[in-house]
Parts: sequence; C-alpha cells; structure tokens
Amino acid sequence: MRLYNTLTRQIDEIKPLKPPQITVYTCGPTVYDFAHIGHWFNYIRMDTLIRALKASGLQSKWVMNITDVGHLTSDADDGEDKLEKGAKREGKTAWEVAEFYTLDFLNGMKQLNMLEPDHIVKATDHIPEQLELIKKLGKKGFTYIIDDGVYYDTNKFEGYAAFAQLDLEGQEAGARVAINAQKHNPADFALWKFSPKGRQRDMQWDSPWGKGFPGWHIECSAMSMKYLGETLDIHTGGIDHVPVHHTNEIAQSEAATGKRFANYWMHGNHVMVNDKKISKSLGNGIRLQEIVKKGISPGAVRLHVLESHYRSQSKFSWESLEASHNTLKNFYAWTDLQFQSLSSEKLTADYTEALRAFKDDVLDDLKTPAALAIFNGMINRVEEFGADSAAVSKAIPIIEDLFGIGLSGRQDITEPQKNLIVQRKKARANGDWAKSDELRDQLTQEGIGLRDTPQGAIWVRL
RNA sequence: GGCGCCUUGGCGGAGUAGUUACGCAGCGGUCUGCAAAACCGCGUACACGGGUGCAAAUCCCGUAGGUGCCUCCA
Repeated sequence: MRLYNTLTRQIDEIKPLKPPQITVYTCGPTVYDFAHIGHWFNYIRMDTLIRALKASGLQSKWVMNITDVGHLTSDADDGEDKLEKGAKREGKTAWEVAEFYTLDFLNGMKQLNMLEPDHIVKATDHIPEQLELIKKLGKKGFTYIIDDGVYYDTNKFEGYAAFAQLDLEGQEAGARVAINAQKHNPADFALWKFSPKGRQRDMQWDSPWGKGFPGWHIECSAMSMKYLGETLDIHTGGIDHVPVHHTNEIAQSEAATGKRFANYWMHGNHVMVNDKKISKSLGNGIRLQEIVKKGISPGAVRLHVLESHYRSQSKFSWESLEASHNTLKNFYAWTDLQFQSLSSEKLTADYTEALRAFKDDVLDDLKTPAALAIFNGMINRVEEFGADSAAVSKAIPIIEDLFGIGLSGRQDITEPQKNLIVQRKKARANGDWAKSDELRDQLTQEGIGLRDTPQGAIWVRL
C-alpha cells in the first residue's frame, strides 16, 4: 500500500507501527449544519482508504471524531462557536443542534455504504481527556493565559510552520491584522476558551482555569491519543486542515508527548461546484437528500467520487453525476451476469490479471480512475468471453470490497420471468415473431430488458 | 499584498517525452425477424507564445484565464 504523505510530500510505502494492525484517525464533521457534497466526497475517499488498507491485508482500527463543540467561526479565536450559532439560528440548544446533525451525518454514511469506523467519538464526551492534555502542556511551559482563554504558544514549538510549509512572516505582511493584542503570536491558538462574562453558554464545563469550553484543535489530539496511542499511523482530513488544524494538532500533541504524532497524513482535495468552491454564501452546497430525490443512487455518488483522484481538485456537476449514474447501470448489467451462464465456445472468462491490476491501482495512492478503466476493460470483454457466471461471481467481491458501489447483493430474476425467456426462445425457434415480441414486451414491463447474443438471450435490468 | 496550484475532445477524467486511456453523451455503420443498454468505427483533444530535445500534452521561460490558502471551510 502506497500513499501520498503530506508530511514527507511524497508517495510513501505504508508501514504500520504494529502490523498487521493499522491505526487511522479521520477528522470528522462539525455538526452545526447539513453535510454537503463536498463533505461526502471527502469521507468517501477516507472510506476508500480504509477499504484499500483492508484489501492490502492490514487490520484497520479507524476512529472518526464528531466536533460538537468549540469550532469557532473564525480560527483567530474571536468568532462564535458554530454550535451556539446554529442553536441561535434554529431556536434550539447547542446540544439539540449537535444531536440532530450528528444523526443526519451518520445516516448519510450508511446511505453511502461507508464502512463503520471502530469508534465515532464526540468532543463533548472527552472533556476530561482534553483538560488533562492542556494541563500537561501547561506543565511543559507551552501555554499562557490571557483574558479570554488558555493559549498555546507556537513560538515554543520548534518547526511549527514546517508541516504546512507556512510562511508565517509573509502571511503577517499580508492583509492580516492582529485580532487579539494579548496573543504572543498571531499563530497562537486557544486550548481552552472562557465562557463570556455574564452570559450562559449551552455547552460549558469547569476547568482549573475557569468555566469554559475546549478549543477546536485539542479534541482531535486528545481523542486520537486515547483510542490510538501517542503515535498513530495515518491521520486524514480535508486539505484545508493542513495549515491550521493539523498544524496545531501536531504542535500540541508532539509538545505533550515528545513523540511523533502521526506517521502519515492524507488529505483530500476540495470539490468545485460549477468551478467554484462550495461555500455558504454561494449556496452551492448540495445535500445528499437532493441527489437521492432526483432518483440518483448513492452508489452513483460514490462512483462519481472514484472517477477522479483524491488529490486533484475535482468538479461536481449534475451532468457528470448523471454520467456516473449511467455508467453504474452498465456495471450492474455486468454484475447480473453472475446469474446467467451461457454456453460459449470461447469458454471461460479469466479476470485474474485484470483484477490484480485493478487492486494494484487502488493500493497505489488510491488511483481509482485507473482502476475504473481496468474494470471497464473487463466489462467490455463479455462478447469475447460470453457470460461466465463463475468468473463474474468471483470478481464481484474483489471490486465491491474496494469500491462499495452496490455490486453485491443483487437479486436474480424470478422463476416466472426465467420461464418467459425460455418460452420466447421457443417462439423464436419456431419463427413466431409476434409471440416472441409479446413476451419481450411483458418482460420490459417488469423492468427486464433482453439482448440476443450468439450465445443466447442476456437479460438486463432497465 | 504573500505563498501555491490548475488549464486535455460536447461533459467528466487519466496520462511527466515516443503506443487508441477510460466513461457518459453525439454521429455513422454492423449484427438482428424486428430490436438492443450488443458489436465496430468517427470526431484530426491536449489554453496561447517562445525555448530545449531526434522526439513534448508531458521539461524550461513568458502570456492569458481560472482557482486554492493566508479569514470559515471537507
């Protein structure tokens, strides 16, 4: 298994700390609003990573977090908490908002046939762990306290900017204005924020420094270490996390433990809708529900995601989603050959080589577009091979385990339907075209189409 | 303003020097009793201008357009 590693800026061979186990932490959603197509692209890619790791023979231990507190509307630590803001918007408490959108997200994961993480962990369930970590950082001299919270002193951490290759001085020379004069350094970030004086927050906890709530970054460090140890194998997230969130996670984690936090960092690039990034102001964040409403299956969404490489800036459009939908129908037609063995002089299909190449591509930095081209090649050889149910049956799980696009679990046609096909064959042999067409029409009405090949009739679901 | 990235046929999307990527859509044809989501073929695809090379979509420089981060973002 090879993967591009943001840490080394090259494609690395994945070597887990304790094979065959491999630990993976994925930065999950902040549950203050519905997930949109961009989120799903990202999580489907992470899901594909886990599938690839399993296919390479490793046993993954996968943790995904749910950010349900502390994610501010500004990384400068002066914005509102997104959950509290969502609560205000909807006339609910922050707790209710978090629960609602968490359920919506988990439901979407199921619809999209994503593997279940071994642990889905919420920030609010791990306040003590976060406090412990902050205390540890305090003892080591990495923190300072100002009016609105406990902060991490990025100057104390050597190589703070290295991971994201940040040019901190260049950034400061830009339009950025120092927001909080008390901060020692513009890059410093809050570990613990105090509740505003005279205002009751929905979510707040006691701490040694005062009542408040955790900063956004500390949760991932605390939960990752709790479930996966001080050093984990692969940490994943959206590409936007590189300069701030993941940079800060590394700073606080490695400062606390003195150890490498994660050996591999995988980042999914963003998706553009109509060549624009997805943003609230443009209102172009398409939801899964809208897609399903148009009669497009979640499997087609998955396929659309797999059609581009995770590190490229992909595009989403209804037109291309429609194309994926059509492609998927062709895949299913091939899959249904598992129920239809037709005698062919040219004997058996041999997908052994193709399947090996398919898997190799996916395990090589998740080159899913290349793997798809190989799969298409397999499908296009039906004429050559005839329909070989055994070969198809054998190939399906290998492809499905990696792609999860719904190739498994399909149903055979019914006995009466099979009988209609047999009767039609007889009618055709007798040259009774009227009867033959009538039977074909009947099957069409039941959603079954027919293709007459030299080996006999092949049915496809319409 | 600082630091990056991208530009491939109608659409999507691979491909880092010499071979048809591939898919969807379109057009033409074949097979067929008629059909077909089946088969075959077609559209002279690589933003533009220079440069290096026997050879460039693929390397270098420039131009144009787009876009990302530095502010929230998956």
